[in-house]
Amino acid sequence: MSIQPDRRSRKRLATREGISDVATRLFKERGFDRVTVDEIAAAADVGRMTVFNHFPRKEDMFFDRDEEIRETLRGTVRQRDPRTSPIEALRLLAHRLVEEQSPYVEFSTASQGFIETIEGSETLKARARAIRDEIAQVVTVALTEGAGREPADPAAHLAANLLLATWTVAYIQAHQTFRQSRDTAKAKAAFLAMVDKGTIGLKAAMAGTPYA
Amino acid sequence: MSIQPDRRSRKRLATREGISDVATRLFKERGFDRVTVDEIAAAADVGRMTVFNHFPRKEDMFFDRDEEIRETLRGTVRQRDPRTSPIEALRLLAHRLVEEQSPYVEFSTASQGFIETIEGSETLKARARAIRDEIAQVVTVALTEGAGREPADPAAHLAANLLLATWTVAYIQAHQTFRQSRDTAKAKAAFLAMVDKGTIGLKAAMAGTPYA
DNA sequence: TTCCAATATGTACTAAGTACATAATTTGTG
DNA sequence: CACAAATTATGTACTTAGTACATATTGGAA
Repeated sequence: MSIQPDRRSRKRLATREGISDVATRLFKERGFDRVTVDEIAAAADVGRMTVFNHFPRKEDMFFDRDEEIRETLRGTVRQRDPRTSPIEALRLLAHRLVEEQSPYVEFSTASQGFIETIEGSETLKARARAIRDEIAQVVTVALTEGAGREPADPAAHLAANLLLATWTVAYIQAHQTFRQSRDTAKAKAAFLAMVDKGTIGLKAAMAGTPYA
Repeated sequence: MSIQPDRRSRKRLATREGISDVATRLFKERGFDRVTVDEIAAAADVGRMTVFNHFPRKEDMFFDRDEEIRETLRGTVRQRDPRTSPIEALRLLAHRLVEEQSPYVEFSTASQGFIETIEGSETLKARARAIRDEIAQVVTVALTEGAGREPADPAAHLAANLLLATWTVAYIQAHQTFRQSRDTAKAKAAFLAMVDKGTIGLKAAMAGTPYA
């Protein structure tokens, strides 16, 4: 029979990526709210229901990568050097991501399109905020389970949200810097400077907890 | 020509409040997503288009108070004792609101319904997050204009978002505390303790700026 | 082949929100 | 008071996202 036993999943993945690729292109070209699901289906040459089969929400075609981010944050907290605090480990992660040219923090012309597409749509902004909250929840759980505390620990909840607030603002400000200077190095420096500033505050707020 | 009629605006306000009252009641009873705009219009005895005339979004009938909050925060930063830093003034505001039994931070059985209605609906949660971001923007502007800086000052942007993150988590955690203990005093103490903790971090992060 | 299960797609519907037109009401002015 | 102008309420028709459910199609195994 077939040499590849999972042709089925490959086809499904191809369909999925075909849809999200064409949708993302259209969103960047014309703005999220000026593209209908019907148009996406036509452009991707699939039925409308196939689109909703793969992506329950229209926004999901655009944000198709957030599971990776969660995994990275979880792994950073879990697999850190035990002599390093979780908060410090996350600060170092930010520096490593920038150094390694991770696509999440590249601040280039390409990523400008991404940010600007989000900024251009209330729906996408809302989804971005929801994802941010979901990530904060992941970080909360990672912090508490490493410290042998309840997942409802208020300090962890606060720490995770302060962290995400810092990273979000740093990310937006770095893009702002890039937009003005067209200088990736400068934008990266701005990003890391703000992450470090936020981390100072976060450590001060978490003094006396296992997170700082 | 009309200068300022009175009956007219009073009637309009009455229509508006009639809609938002009946809508809020229905949302709390049955959940936001299980009430349609048509039902609200019928229950408030107005036409469907009248509802959308007053409230462009369904969520606006529920969140009908956020302008007050903005004004309070703006005023607190603007009209503070010049010897008090903006961040400290906002911390004191939190304490004053609790002391004065402000409905925003009352942590009673009544306010439980409010929180739980929000938690029960993705749409309401999304709107709550959007309002939080709008308020952060207001605080950013208030901070910068008091310090003679550009409204785009990254430090102010960070400060405002850390502040809102702290208050939001403190608010949620205080409600959690109330839910478990049914003890308003305990919930208020939890709220203020976390606001104070966050403020310590915020001041540390803002060291060297005019905001701390 | 033949059957099963995963996948793609069609049909019909609900409900929010928008555009635009019209009716009803309030109010200033002659 | 009557009437014109503006404001407010409402109706009609439409668009679009999203859901429920049925059907068709396709890959893989026996």
